[in-house]
Amino acid sequence: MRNTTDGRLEAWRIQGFDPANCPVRQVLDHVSAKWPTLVLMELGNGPQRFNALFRGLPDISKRMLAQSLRDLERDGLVRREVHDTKPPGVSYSLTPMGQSFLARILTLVDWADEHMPAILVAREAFGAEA
Amino acid sequence: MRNTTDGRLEAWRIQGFDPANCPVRQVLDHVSAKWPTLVLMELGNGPQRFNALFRGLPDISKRMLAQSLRDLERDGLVRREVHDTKPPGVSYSLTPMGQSFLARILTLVDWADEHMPAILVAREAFGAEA
DNA sequence: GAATACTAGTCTCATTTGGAGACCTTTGCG
DNA sequence: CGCAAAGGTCTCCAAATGAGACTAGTATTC
Repeated sequence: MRNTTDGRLEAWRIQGFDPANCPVRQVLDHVSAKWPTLVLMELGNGPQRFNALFRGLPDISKRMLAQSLRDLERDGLVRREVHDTKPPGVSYSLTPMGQSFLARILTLVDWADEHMPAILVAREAFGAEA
Repeated sequence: MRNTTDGRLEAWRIQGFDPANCPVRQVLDHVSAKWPTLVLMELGNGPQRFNALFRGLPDISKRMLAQSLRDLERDGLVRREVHDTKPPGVSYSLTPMGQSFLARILTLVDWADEHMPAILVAREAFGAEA
């Protein structure tokens, strides 16, 4: 029985591969950093300005919002535009690549949604035996 | 033009919804915790014992490995079996739900793999303008 | 028979990361 | 004049993490 990963980690390792420097991990860090994911989802609602995003994400700190946005911009998932209107405004939007990435994330969200009941059951069971 | 999220965050918010306590976020935290993802991938290679996993993940600490495994077990993604063989061994394996979750994660990995070149270009560009 | 090492973890301590909120500069409005 | 809002940055403290020492029981080695 062939497994789901096809020994991917191992394959990488064989190719002489530094896990601490793995580019794929770096990309996945956008997912594994908690906020970037939610920022992308917010931006999925359309372009928004900094403070709008800030208000939209109820429990993020400005610091992390700024950092997440810069990281995402750096990797070409988000575009930052400065409009020099009267109070200079900055708007953020998804690039096509960002949209594509967001789509994948949403499949994960869907999975979580679907399986939530089963997970709650598992937690009950786990708590019970403790 | 309908966007990709369909205002999901907003919809949740409307339903009277505490983001800090969101069950879906809790599930996604398995992804957004960096190690659980890699642990799942390793387990994708088949059931393994604690120390095997530890050796397989080059840069994890025992502490985080133990914690990740417990979290995943708690949510029913991983099964822990104690064999009371001579040196009592513990083996970890994916549950069906774990496999299903891993499959989604792998689509993310594939995405990262595919888009890596574009991302590197974006980084160059970003670095250049700074 | 004693020493070594493997098993699966836990515990402690130092470093890193993140959250909360003050603060900055410029422009607009009352 | 004085406050508000724009987009952030900076500082300080709490929380999460990494490295690695340490545990107990058994098997193997010498």
